[in-house]
Amino acid sequence: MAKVQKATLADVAAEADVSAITVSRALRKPDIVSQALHARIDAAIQKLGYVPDLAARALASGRTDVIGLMAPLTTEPAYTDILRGIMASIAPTPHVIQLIDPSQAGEGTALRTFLGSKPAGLIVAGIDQVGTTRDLLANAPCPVVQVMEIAEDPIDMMIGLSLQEAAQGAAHYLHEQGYRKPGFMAARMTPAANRQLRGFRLATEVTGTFSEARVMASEGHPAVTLGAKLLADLLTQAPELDAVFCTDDALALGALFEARRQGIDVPAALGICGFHDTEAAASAELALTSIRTRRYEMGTDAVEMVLDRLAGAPKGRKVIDLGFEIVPRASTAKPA
Amino acid sequence: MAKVQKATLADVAAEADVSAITVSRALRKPDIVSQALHARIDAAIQKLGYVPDLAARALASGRTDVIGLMAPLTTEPAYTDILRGIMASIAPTPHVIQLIDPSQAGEGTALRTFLGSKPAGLIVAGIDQVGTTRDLLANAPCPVVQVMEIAEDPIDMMIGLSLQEAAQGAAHYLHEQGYRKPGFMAARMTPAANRQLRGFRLATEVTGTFSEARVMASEGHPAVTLGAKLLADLLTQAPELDAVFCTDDALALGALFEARRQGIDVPAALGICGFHDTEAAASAELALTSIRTRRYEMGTDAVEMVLDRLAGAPKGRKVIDLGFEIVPRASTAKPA
DNA sequence: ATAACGCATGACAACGCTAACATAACTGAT
DNA sequence: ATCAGTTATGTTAGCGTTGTCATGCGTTAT
Repeated sequence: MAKVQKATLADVAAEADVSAITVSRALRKPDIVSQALHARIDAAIQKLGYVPDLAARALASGRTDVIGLMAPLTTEPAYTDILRGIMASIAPTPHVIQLIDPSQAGEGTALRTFLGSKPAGLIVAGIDQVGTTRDLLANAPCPVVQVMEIAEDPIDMMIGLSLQEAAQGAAHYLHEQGYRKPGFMAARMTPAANRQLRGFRLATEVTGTFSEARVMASEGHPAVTLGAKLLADLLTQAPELDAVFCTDDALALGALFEARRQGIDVPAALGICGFHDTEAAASAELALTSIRTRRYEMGTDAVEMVLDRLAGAPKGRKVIDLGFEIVPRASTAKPA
Repeated sequence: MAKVQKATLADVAAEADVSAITVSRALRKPDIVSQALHARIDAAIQKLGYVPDLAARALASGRTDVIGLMAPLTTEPAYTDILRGIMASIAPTPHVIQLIDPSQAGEGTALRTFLGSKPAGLIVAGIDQVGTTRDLLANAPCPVVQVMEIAEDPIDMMIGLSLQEAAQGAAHYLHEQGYRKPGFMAARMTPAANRQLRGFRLATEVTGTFSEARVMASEGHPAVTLGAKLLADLLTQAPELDAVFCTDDALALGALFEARRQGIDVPAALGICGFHDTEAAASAELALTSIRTRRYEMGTDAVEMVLDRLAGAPKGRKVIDLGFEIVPRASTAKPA
């Protein structure tokens, strides 16, 4: 156990008295090597503590088992759940996840390097890749899955939901609950937030309850503190506000806290609806209504999609809509 | 842009009319190649869209730029902050992060494979590696940094804090605030939680305020819902409870929600202290006292430690104590 | 002017593995 | 008994890069 990485395929082959390629095959396609040799080879591997050299394998075969994940894991908690699904799905496979910082993606270098390293697949967050990034992804030498949102123009494959439809559903639901002065808050007006706003607007314009003054966004990432600030600003700007749709549960939680601090009666005087249906929001002192998104499944299925493609599945532009679900809780239970 | 990964080092060399090795050097050690050649080479790289083959590089050089991260990212939100630090720190370097599922680590296969792939470094969560995992890490062919906790027996390097001391400090602080029936809650009684309990016990036994009945743990991971349940159980088992130290802010938040649901006056009748000082807990309607841990720095510094070692820094067992800080807020402001 | 030196560049041989083809060993049908 | 048709195993030739050592050249010290 002194020296690491000493034994090579050839050593194992010598030990088991077979050829190197046979050992290679025994490792990768156990069923095409005879029982007897397999046993000898396994013993030799065990004895020598052989571990395959992935670099050599990659160089010789032209591929790797690395799946890239380009997602804002550190700024959007929702992606942690997707990661959980991904990890669960790759656990029984030889695949491995490599992180690509999306905030660096614009420069393209990290992504370019990754794509040049014979990746097995790539999972990217959202649908807002543009310019160089989009070009690189479109020409990626591996399956690419966009997760979270779906749209008409997949780079390759997609799985998630329509944020616009979800926000529209939420706005519709708030109206049903009896709220007539609904507002909208997002951490930042990202393209994704804009699609949610569009859905919100679509629903509220039908009922004539949309007001530009009840739309609020700031800078930064979804966070409880920011949610509190946004609600405060919103109430200053539009005191008539009687409900708010938040693009993320963290914001909703912050809004709830702020409302209570201000002595505003939730849900009677103010309804609050979050997004993503996270555990924390659901078990707040006053449970938050939210839009459930199936993030774990996005993760597991995104990996399946990559693996299927690697296994030779047809290369059609596959788009899976996992939909959403409104989960009504106390924060929008407006009394009649 | 049709075919990907076409150009090779030799192609670039031919284009620039130099030898392959010169191109290789221009890429890796720009300063030892003459100005003139460098320009020619850069132009050729640009023209051919050359991207280095990482597999070939790894095979030839015997190393890679991959740093492994074995941490419970998906179950312990605190590690997300460490990841943020890590990503920030590697951004200007060619290094890359590969995830290793710690829940799979027991089997050793994933870790063994990783260690066999000539890694540049490895960052692992916590100090509770045992058995095969610990052996593998101890013999890892790369720098290893344990993050979050520190102890006397580093595998290689460590950065973080003493959970025991932190919990001791928290318990001491609660006593100072006037609480005399303090309790302790952890999601699960992990070894780490046990060290926190030891610290808590150390502090409370000094003041004669320790009670086994006021210690509560369950199964599962830190979560708001679980915190609520734990507090409820704790109150059933030990109704005299007048303060609680939670091993994670999520639990503390749940405890706060539960206390309020039960009409318990926080902080007058019940003090609550969390751990990690997360954004959500700090901006709860009633701000939670917590123990600040410097997670971002753990990430940035862990990477620095790896890089320093790679750059040839001495191989001493380096242990960095980032300490902790009690952040008093409303949830423990017991009136006199 | 010559030797000795440093610096920039090049030739060559691995690095450990797998694809592709080749061959041997076996099966059953004729 | 012979042959085609399967397997099961072996041989050969790289994959694209870098380490090592060798070479050529301009420079400084003698």
